[in-house]
Amino acid sequence: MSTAANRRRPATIHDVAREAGVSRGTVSRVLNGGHYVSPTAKAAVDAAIRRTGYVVNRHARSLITGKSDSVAFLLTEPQERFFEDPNFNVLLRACTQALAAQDIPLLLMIAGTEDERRRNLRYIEAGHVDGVLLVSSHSGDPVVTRLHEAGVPVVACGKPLGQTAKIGYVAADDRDGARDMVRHLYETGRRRIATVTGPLDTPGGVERLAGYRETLAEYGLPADEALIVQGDYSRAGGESAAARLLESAPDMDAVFVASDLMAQGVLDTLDRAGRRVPEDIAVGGFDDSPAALSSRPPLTTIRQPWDRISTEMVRTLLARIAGEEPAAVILPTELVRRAST
Amino acid sequence: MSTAANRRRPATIHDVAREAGVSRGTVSRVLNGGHYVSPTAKAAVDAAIRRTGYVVNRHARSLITGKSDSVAFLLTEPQERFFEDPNFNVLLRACTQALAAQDIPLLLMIAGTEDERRRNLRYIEAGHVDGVLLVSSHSGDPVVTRLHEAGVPVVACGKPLGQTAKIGYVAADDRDGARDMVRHLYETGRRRIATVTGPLDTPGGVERLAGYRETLAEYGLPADEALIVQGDYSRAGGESAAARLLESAPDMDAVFVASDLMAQGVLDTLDRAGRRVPEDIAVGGFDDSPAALSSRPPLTTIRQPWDRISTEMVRTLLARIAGEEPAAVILPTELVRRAST
DNA sequence: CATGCATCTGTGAGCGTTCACAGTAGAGAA
DNA sequence: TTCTCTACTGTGAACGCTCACAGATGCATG
Repeated sequence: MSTAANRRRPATIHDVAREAGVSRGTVSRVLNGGHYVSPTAKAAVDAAIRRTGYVVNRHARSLITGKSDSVAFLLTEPQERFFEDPNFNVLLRACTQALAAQDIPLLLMIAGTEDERRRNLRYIEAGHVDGVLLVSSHSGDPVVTRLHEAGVPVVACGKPLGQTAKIGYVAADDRDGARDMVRHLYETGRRRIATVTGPLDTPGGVERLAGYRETLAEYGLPADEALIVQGDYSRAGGESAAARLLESAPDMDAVFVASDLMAQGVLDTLDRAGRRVPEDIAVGGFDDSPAALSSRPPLTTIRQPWDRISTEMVRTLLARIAGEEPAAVILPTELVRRAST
Repeated sequence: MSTAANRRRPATIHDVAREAGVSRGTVSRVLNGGHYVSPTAKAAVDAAIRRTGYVVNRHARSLITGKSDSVAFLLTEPQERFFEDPNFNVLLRACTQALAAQDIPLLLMIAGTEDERRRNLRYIEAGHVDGVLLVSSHSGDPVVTRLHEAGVPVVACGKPLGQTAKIGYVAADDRDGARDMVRHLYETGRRRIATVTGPLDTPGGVERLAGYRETLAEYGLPADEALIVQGDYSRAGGESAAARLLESAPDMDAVFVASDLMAQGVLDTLDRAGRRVPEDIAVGGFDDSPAALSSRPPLTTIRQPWDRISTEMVRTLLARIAGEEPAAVILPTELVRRAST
C-alpha cells in the first residue's frame, strides 16, 4: 500500500472562495497583493485560507501568467572545477537562500557536456524559468550569447569575457584587490614581486594581472616578464608555476598568487626548495577560501564578498526580470593579513 | 528597450498539430511515447515539432497530470556544515546530472532556519515536486516525519535515525568500511587502536563506531573506552579529539578517524606533539575526500562510492514516485591505501 | 455478412489560475 | 435629484495541455 495514497486532494481557490463566501476573483486579488479588496473580505479570505490549508497551484498560475516564478542557476564548466571551489559553494548556498526569501525556487543546472548544454538551453529557452544566474568562467561562452538572443534575463557571476552582448553581471573588484595585495607586499619591503596568474581567458585572471602590472608601474618597479607565469587555479598548477618562477626569477622576494588553491601549491614548492615563508619570500593569495586558513603558514589573501555577490546577483536578476536594463555591479574586496607576508 | 521583447510567442501543441495535419490528440500521443500512433502520423508530427521548435509547456501538462516532473534536493542542516563537505558536492552534482538525464529538473532547497523549513515544507507539501532527495544527518529530524505523513516520496542519503516511519534510503556500508580499516590497521601490526568517532546522532557516526568495536572484538583486543573519543566531523574537532586521546591513551599506535577532515586535525595535533605518522602512529580516515590527498602524509582512507550513491538515490526515488515501495540500498566501500598507515 | 478486436484518430471537457470586463454600491459634486 | 468617481465584487474566457471517449478503419473470425 503506497503511502502516497493518503494524499488528499488539495484545496483550490474555489474551495477557499466558497469557504469565505466570496468569489474566485476576490480570493485571487487577496493572493496578489490585496488591492481593491475590502478589509472584511480580506479577513474572511485569510481565515478561509488558513482553515483549508490552501496553497496556490503554481502550474495553473504560470500557465496563464506565462511566468514560472523560478530561476535557474546555470553552471557551464567543462569539468567539475567549480564544485571543488569553496567559493562556488558559498555562491550557490547564498543564492538559494536569497531566492527562497522571495519564495522563488532555484533550479540547479549543470552544462558540462554538449548534451547537457543542449538540454538545459532547450529548457530555459522554452521559458520554463524566468531568469538565469550564470556561472561561466571561460571566454566566449556560446551559452551566454544563446541566452541573450533568446531574450532570457541573465546575470553573470564575473564579467563575461569576449561578449559583444550586453549582459548584466556582478563581480568582485579583482583589479583593485590585486592592487591592494601588491601594494601590501611593496609596503612590507618587497621589491622583486612575482605573480602566478589565473587562466587568462577568465575575468579574474585578466583583471588580477592588470592590477599587478598597474601597481608595479605605480611604484616605478620594472615590468619584468620573468616574474609572471600563468597558472590554472589548481593546486598542482600552483606547484609547477612556482617551480618555473624559481627558474626564471630566483631572486624574487614575493609572489602574488591569483588564488588560494594555487598559493597552497606554491607554498609546497617553495618549501621543497628550502625557501622560508615569509622570511625569504612572501606569498599572497586571493579568495580567502578555507585553504587560506589551513595552509602553512596561513595565507595573507584577498577576501571576495561572496555573500554580497550572491545577494546582488539575485537582486539584479529580479530587477532584470521586472524589466530593468542590465547593469554591472562591482563589489569591493578586502585584504586579510595573515602569516605568509 | 528590453531585449526580452524579441521573445516570440512559443509554438503550442495546436501549431504543431496544424503543421503536421493531425489533431492535438495525436501530437500529444507522440509526445508521450508514441503508442497508438501510425508511423506516418508520427513522422509528420516529429517533422512539425522540428520545424516549429515546439517545446512542451510543462505548466499546462502539470496542471492536468498533477505531477510536476521535478524533484527537490532538500538539505536540513542547521548550519552550513554540508556545504563545506566535499562529499556533499559530489552528491549534489551527481544527483543533478542523473536527474537531468531523465529531463527532470532539480530544485535546491536549504532548510537551515525554522523559517526556511516552514517555507520549503509548504512548497513540497503543496505537491510542487514529485519527490524529495533528502540530506539530513541528525537524529529525529521532524522534516522526515512531515514529508512521510504528507505522502511525498522521499529517499534519504544515509539511514534516517530515530524514525519510526519507513523511509527509503541509500547509504554506504559504513560499518563494513570501518571494519576494513580497523582490520587493515591490525594487519599492519597495530594493537592499540584508538578511534575518533563522528557525532553519535548521525548514522555514519554510529555505524563506524560499531564496526570499530566489532573488529576489535573479533581480534580479541580489549574494549578500552579510553581509546574512544567523540568528534564532530570538523577539522578543529579532530585536533581537540586527538589531544584528548594523547591524554587518555598515550600508548596508542593507531587511530581510526571517522572522517578525513577530522583526520587532518588529528595529523596536526600529532605533528605538534612530535608523533611521527606512520612510524609512531598510524592514522586512518574515512571518505576519501580531497583532504585525504592533500594532507601530509596522504591519508589511508575508506572511499565512499558517492557517484553510485547519487545515481541510486535518483533511481530509487523515481521508482518510489512510480509507486514502488521504499527500499534501503547499501553500497560497498573501498579501502584506499596511502602513506599514513 | 455480421461480429469482434486491435489499431489509430479527433473532439470536448477540464485541470486551477488570472485577467478583462461588467456591474454594484456609496460618497460627493453639480 | 442626477451624475461622476472610486472602491469593491463577480463572471466568463482564456492559458496549453492530457485524458476519456467516441468513431473510424482494417482484418480475422464466427
